[in-house]
Amino acid sequence: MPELPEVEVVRRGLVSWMRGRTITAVEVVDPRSIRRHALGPEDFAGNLEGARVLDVVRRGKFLWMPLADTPAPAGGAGPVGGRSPGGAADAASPRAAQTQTTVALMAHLGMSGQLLMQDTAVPDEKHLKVRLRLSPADGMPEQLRFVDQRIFGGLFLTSLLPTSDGGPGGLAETPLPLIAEEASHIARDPLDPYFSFDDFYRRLRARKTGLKRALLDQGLVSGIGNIYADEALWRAKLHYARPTDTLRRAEALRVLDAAREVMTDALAAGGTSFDSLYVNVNGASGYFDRSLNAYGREGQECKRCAAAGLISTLRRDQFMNRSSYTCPVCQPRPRNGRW
DNA sequence: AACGCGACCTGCGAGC
DNA sequence: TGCTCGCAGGTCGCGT
Repeated sequence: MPELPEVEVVRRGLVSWMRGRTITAVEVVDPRSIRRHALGPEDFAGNLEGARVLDVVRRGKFLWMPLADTPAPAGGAGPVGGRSPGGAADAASPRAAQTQTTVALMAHLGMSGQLLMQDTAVPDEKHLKVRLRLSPADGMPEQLRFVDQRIFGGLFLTSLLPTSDGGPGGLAETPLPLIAEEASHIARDPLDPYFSFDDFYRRLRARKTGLKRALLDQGLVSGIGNIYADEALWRAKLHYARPTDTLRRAEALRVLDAAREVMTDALAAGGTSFDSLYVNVNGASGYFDRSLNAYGREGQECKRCAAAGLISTLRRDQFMNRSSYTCPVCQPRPRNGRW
């Protein structure tokens, strides 16, 4: 169940296997996994077959593959809008399509999605939802499979738009100033070189809300989910309900740096996993769960307090219809706006 | 603008 | 054994 580090692990895995490959056939096993593709499974498959994958791009938890040589690419409409009136603009030079891309295959893993590179001989996974067959390549798996137990994730085709700030749309091997339409409302993440702390802090201060709610708001800063929000708050010794309009610059920097650190550490460990639900692109699990200090540790000692000779046990609160874990000693709850 | 809630889904473990 | 309940890492859209 992926947050930014898990999705980045998947992106890196996909890059080496998918770049330059052509999608030769598409099998939508469960149409619910492409429900965000409004025009349905046939349109989805028809527009993917024959397309070539140029790159794998990530912003926050959204992942997309810009495509070339799509059957009905140009015209600005892309396959999603279904408005393509022929795309005559570049019809005269098919080669141009190799460097120009207006369409991307979008993926969001939701809570339980996986993108697996598999050989044809590997039996179908229990929750296989979509299968892409790929052009043969030396020693490379022949299929990309989307597997998803809970079906909160999905695949769909989308248009690529110019970014609003002119920077790259996301982390990529060959960054382009283009962003997938459905990810254009998503802020840059703390690992993005174009992330601006000053902008983040200004917008954070302008909000009338609690700190964790802000950290989870993908429009303010992306990539942070429930696990890493709790871990970042613990590292920064801040409470989830701390009003954002009282945060000093140093405190905001502390929690942002903490988020960056914890996600960088998780990335190095190959992503967090509690069970086999999350696996990387080759099917191996991450090991970062062993390093969690707050998330899931209700009733256990606070390691930092213990190291200081204090006794404190972490508590779990219901917040935003989910669990939040805090140390009552080193992350005291703010009192009436003050703290 | 902010927030709370339901919807979207399956499956697991705990408790009875 | 089998039932219900609560819980799970995310996002979207609605009503207030």
